[in-house]
Amino acid sequence: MQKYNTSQREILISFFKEHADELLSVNDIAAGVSDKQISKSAIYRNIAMLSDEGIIKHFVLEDSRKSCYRYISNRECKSHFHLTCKKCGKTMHMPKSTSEEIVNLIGENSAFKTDISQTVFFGLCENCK
Amino acid sequence: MQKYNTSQREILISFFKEHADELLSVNDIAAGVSDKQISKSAIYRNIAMLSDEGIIKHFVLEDSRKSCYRYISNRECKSHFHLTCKKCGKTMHMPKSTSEEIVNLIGENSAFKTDISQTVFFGLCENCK
DNA sequence: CTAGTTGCAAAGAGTTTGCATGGCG
DNA sequence: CGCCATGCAAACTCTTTGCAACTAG
Repeated sequence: MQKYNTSQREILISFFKEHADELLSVNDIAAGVSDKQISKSAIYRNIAMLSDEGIIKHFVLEDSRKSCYRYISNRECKSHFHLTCKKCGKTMHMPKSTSEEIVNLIGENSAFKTDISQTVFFGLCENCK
Repeated sequence: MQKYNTSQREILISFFKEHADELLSVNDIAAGVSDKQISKSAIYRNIAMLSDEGIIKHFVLEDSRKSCYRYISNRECKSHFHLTCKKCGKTMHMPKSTSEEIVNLIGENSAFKTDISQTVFFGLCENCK
């Protein structure tokens, strides 16, 4: 957990904010901030902290084994599902009502308790399909 | 894609069949067949082939960066969602009708085209919750 | 036979860590 | 000032690859 507010931390937070709803790999991030003063280990360490704090969310796509991260714009993101486009990597937010409907539907048909924040729908977005 | 039916390939297929519905890491697999005659590179190469053939499915859990694999018992697995328990790793199969209902629900509310076979619900199973 | 597969060891990619230096509060 | 964070390089883990030997068909 973070104690100090370093310039490296701020560089990363702004970068994530500028790329909200995009899945960013560590390389994407490193490339995006390459003109700034920040080492790769600082990137890794800050990302881990931001992830612990719930400011960004960690992901691993099935095809690459690389870690990716997405900025969590608001804390309500825990009450709705996310839809991520396999092609362009953009993430959309499913309406809360639809999300709840899906959770209930699953609950009715099995004893499985779905974790909304851990589940991501993959598919194709309007532009890519 | 496979051409020959080697003993190493058969060792792996039986191991996957014995552990259907479990998420197996490469280490799990290597440990499970350590008494058999098979090298780690053969495991990796066969797994890649089995995955291409659709006999097993590749996964990466969010927390570890490790690849995991699950045996696909029947080819119908493309028309229903899977529910994976975050705790014990077991996978359940959602009824096809429920799966379709969910896909439709999403389609009604957005232009997103969900890919059933790429999407996995994470949560807690009856025993673990 | 002969092309695909294996085992080994070496190479790669991504990530983590130890340690001295530097900076926030 | 004291502790936390940084940068660098080395270490680690998981996975892939080159190559000679082996084997299924």
